[in-house]
Amino acid sequence: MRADARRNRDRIVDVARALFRTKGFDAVSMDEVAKASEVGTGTLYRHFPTKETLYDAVLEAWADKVNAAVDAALALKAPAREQLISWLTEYATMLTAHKGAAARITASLGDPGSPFAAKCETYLSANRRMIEGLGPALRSEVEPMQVCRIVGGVAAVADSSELPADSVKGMLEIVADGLLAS
Amino acid sequence: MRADARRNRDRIVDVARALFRTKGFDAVSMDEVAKASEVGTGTLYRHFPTKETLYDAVLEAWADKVNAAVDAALALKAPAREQLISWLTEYATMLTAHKGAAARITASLGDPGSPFAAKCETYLSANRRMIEGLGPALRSEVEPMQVCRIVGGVAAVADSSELPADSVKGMLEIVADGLLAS
DNA sequence: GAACTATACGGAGACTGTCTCCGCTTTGCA
DNA sequence: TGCAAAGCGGAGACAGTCTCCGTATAGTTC
Repeated sequence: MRADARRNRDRIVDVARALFRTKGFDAVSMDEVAKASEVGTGTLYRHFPTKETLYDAVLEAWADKVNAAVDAALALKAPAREQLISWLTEYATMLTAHKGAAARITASLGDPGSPFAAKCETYLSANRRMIEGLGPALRSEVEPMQVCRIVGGVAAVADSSELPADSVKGMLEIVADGLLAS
Repeated sequence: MRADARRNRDRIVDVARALFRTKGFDAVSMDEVAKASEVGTGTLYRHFPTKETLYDAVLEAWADKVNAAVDAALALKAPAREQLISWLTEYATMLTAHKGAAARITASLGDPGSPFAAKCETYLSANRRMIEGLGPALRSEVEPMQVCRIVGGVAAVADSSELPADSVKGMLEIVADGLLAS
């Protein structure tokens, strides 16, 4: 990639990240990103063929954070229920960091063609590790995909209704209790 | 209302219902509804100022179905868990009857200005009746709004990912177990 | 049944968004 | 320094939602 292209690409991602974080995915137009990045829309679209691929680039660094959250939860000196709630809360928080992200990412679970496929894989394996880590404390037939979807659904609702954290917590406790062996 | 207006309005709702059901909310444009209803877009928009108010009119008859589903679930000669799962399944099924509905309706829970406010109220009171009907079988602090949101979230995910029924059932069982007293 | 007015109709087009096309510019290598 | 190849930018195609306003009609009144 040519140096000017590299510079533009990096600047676009930085600008887009700031815009998405403050205004949410839907409320930011591609024209706006182009203008704020001081490039033409053609340039923007050559780097990122769709708005979603741009979003995917913006979320690049998440994988590390996700894995760190799993480690932190499993390292907690606390009952399985606390560990699980800690992880679910962290997971939901990360999903709702950008307005509009939760629904989009969760909707593309299981779609290998989605631009978020890599993110989904990260979440799936994080949940798989969590399930293995908690072992028999969980009911036997829990699937990583199920956890991704249920928590993704809760996060999407929390996001779209702008629910306060403790309201989300209440819902995640219900989900956690449903996941634990009875 | 003038007779011609009444006729047009009724025809628009019928046509829109058929279109929404087969193609889903997002995939149907207002122009398409106008054309298929054989009215101008101006006429369509005078009857229904936004696409969502049109959708609300299309969903008119749902309240009765929702209440019937609660009655049916409570009348089941079965353990509380079965009754609860029966209701949650029915609820999620109704929400996903039109593609795109679940996310929209669930997102407007708690927003009195939404065109779906009446629908939300119906769902809330249905869940309230269910919670009262099941009584001490449920954990003590369950709120109707929580149930609406969690199940709405699961339904929205199921809808957007076009999940098979048994996959949804697995998730609803987890939710149900989380709602039941342990 | 003719005249009249409130009501309703319809479609052109304003506006906003995503994304494409293509002539011009710049980079980096020989 | 010259010259492809790579990159740039913005006009505009296209698709939505929704508004405006001139025209038509229902239904009432005499």
